Amino acid sequence: MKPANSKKECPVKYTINILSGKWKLKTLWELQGNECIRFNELRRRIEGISNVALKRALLELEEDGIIKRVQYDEVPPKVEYSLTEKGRSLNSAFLEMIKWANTYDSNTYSLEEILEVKKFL
Amino acid sequence: MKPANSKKECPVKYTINILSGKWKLKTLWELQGNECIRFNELRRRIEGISNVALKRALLELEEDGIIKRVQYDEVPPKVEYSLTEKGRSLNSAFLEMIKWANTYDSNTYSLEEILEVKKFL
DNA sequence: CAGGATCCAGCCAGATACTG
DNA sequence: CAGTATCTGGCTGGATCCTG
Repeated sequence: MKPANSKKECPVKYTINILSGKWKLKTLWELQGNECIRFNELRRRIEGISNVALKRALLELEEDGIIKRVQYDEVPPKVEYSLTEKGRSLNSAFLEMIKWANTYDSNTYSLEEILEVKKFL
Repeated sequence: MKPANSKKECPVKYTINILSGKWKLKTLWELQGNECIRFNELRRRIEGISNVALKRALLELEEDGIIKRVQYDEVPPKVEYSLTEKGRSLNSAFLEMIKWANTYDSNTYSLEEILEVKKFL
């Protein structure tokens, strides 16, 4: 899931590498709708994820510059995650992927659902 | 790499699932430029791939309806692989991914390289 | 030529327990 | 609250040998 340092083999790979991984997209998806969000809140929203898995996903996304982590030195600890400009700029790619999926995926999405998604894009 | 049967969690996931895997994109990439291509020819073009790995990639892409496998009953055996309409229609999504990667990837692609790629899209 | 059959290593991801 | 540390099983992907 790490190596976004693809060696010019195929430019699409850079994008795929960053987005591949069990929880990456779900995490990104939750961040799309919100300005910023705290660790446990994110954890609650992503059904079935463990703290370890969430931390791993967030760390990799942060290393790839997709999300931003802001830590407040308070007790109890407080950390907020949000999308970077780079993260937000994935939108046009997302839209194309959604359109493609919507054409071919057997369990398709209703028009309302697509529009619901687009709201955040 | 299999489950393209994402459960409406996130429509982007359907696309990512299909394209994820060590050799999927490279294989797809080779198929983009050619009408159809035989197994060993493909194997020769994709540096470092084994017959097992190639077969796996091709099988999964075929199961997902991205490529078409045509077997001629001859001796010696002859099998040709090509993109389906579904496979070709991934192009617009590819283009967006390339544009995004080109903006942010540190080892960027020259304009000529992008155009070279676009030729096939 | 185009794979099939095995076997095997590594790492990916989950579960659990613990902490500043 | 927001993690870290550790153990573990399973699956992905590779190597090798074999065949219609």
